[in-house]
Amino acid sequence: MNIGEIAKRAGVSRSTVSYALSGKRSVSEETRRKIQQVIDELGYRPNASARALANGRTSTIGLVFPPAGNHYTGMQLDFIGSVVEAAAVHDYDVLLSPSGADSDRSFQRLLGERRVDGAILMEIRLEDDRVEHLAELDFPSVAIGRTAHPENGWWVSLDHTALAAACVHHLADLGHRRVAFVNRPEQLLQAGYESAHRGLDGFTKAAAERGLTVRTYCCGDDAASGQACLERILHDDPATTALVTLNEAALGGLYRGLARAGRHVPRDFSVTGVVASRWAETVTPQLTAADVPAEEMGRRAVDLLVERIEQPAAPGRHHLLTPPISLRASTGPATGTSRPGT
Amino acid sequence: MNIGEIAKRAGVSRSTVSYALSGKRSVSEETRRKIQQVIDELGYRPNASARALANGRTSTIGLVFPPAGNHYTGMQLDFIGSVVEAAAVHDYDVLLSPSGADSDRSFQRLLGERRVDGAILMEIRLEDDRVEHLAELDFPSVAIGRTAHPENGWWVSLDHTALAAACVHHLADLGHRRVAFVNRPEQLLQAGYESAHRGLDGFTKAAAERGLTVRTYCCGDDAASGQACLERILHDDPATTALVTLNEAALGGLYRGLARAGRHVPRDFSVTGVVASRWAETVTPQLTAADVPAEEMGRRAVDLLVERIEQPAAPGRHHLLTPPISLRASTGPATGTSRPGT
DNA sequence: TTGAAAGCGATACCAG
DNA sequence: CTGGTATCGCTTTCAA
Repeated sequence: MNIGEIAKRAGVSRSTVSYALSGKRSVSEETRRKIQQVIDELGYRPNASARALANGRTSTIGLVFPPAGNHYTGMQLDFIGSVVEAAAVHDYDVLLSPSGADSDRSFQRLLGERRVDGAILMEIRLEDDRVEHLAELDFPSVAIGRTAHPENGWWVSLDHTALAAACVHHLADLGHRRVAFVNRPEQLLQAGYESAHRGLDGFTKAAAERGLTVRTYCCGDDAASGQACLERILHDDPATTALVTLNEAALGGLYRGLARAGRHVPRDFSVTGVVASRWAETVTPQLTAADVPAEEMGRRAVDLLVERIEQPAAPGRHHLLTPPISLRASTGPATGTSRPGT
Repeated sequence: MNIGEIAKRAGVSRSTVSYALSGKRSVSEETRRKIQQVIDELGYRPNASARALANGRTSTIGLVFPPAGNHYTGMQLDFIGSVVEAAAVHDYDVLLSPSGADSDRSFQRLLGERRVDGAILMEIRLEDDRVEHLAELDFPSVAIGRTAHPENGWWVSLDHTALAAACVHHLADLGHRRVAFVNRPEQLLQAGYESAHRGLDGFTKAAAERGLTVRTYCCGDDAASGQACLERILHDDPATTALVTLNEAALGGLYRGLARAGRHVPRDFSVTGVVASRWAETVTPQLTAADVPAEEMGRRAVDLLVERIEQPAAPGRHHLLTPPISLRASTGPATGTSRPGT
């Protein structure tokens, strides 16, 4: 059922059918109606491959994120969902590519074979060969997250430095003096994940500013690791009264560890961090946290990408977001320690 | 950088380059080397659209799931991840389509425009127009879940009837007599979601068999709804001592409601259900549940689909899975009631 | 307002 | 073992 068939039955040429569909040339009301009628009868839809070949656009964007291996986090889920829906609004489909590095097969296919008009990259590293490669090629792409040198790139990112710092200040204001930091897994930190690095930086600097005693930890992306991590924290310094975490997947485990250790949240121990709101609200007590606005970020990334695809050569644009801390129920004044004068 | 360019530089015809790449015709070692050299130099990769147009295959499969609207559950996340990775093994890319019904734009595009070679459908309804439509068209597809008449279809599904029944028997064996059932949201039940219906059936029948007193509830896919639902349960029948749930996203809220009501799990109240293991392990106490083997299901769905794409006209195949209940820490003997003799 | 025909970049058949 | 060429289905320029 191709365009030729439609043309034949409608008694017009193929080009007329094409134009009737695209509206790029005026078509008399009568023939347009005739064509539409035939199309409806036969349920015709233009073949996407042929169209892509002819006009060089696939109407598809790639969503690139590292293979699960460990497991996806809830935040990633939220991003995927919001990107897909935002793309649908622009009539773009989304092709998933499980690629953590420029060299991944799937990533190479995406670009080399021109399967997509543009790409959104997740889980950005400070030095990210995917981002660099795409920039060199001038291939339309938007990063969720930013590299070490994001100056004139296209991205939407959370200000993890500021967010982690805000968490520290929140705890310091409550009188906490000995605070732990629970980061993403060691392996991701070493790979250079930007959120892990900037978060750690922000935490460390803010803690120094406030004169806090801190310890920092890496923690696997699952509940068991969270629990183990918490045991280590209390073992290393039983006087710890609070923690900040970027590790959403470990949250349940951290809570469990606290419960096991007989520390009541928030009475004896405060917990805060950077987490998507729906997950923050799943735990009890609900987590006081900087809520990751995943839906907004996904939408903005798509909007930027579409803009860039449609007018290449535009200068880089980006959004740096710093959501406020949502006060819920997991933090409270420090107890059992001398409270510095306020 | 197309195949013609490669042919020219290698001093051969385009067809030879094509055959050298596909191996569908023998090519002398010498010319093959020459061609490969040129390809490497220029970093050539065949254009996917052109290839798809010429040979009628896109090397892409569609993954169809309802738009988030509500929110995705962890289980859905796990499916998406496993499908993408399994597809990558077969060198297929995955196109996401947020479509709950046959009439959705994205779904129509997928099929009508021939964007994919096959599709995997999630969140199946007992009467599912997407499944029916695809079956009529003989379009290669595999459902994760099964309709009311799954006889000779292609699918992989959990036996929710048996799973819910197993949960009931587990609780009955522990002496529970008054048990609640927490289902997916009302709106999904009404839409005919098969897991919600079969789960409810299995629960109801098994409970009748064991002579239990039950109440069944629908519950939104989020923590707040879970908490509200639990309050309703205890309000409707304060003597309830256990619940079975299919609603992963509400789990945290159910636990919170229990804690608020002063019911200790598992001492005063038992909780069980059907949940992906990573989420079952996130809550405290860890949930005794029939673990949804999302990774396996995604992989199997992809394997079936690839098989079906590669040899159409094969008879339907399917896998009905009944994972065992993993004993963790959320269920215990009923107390405060007379224990029927064992 | 419409038609004819030349691409787009591969594949694969038909010859040699 | 290799080359020429029709073909896939659509878009778009050129002419009328």
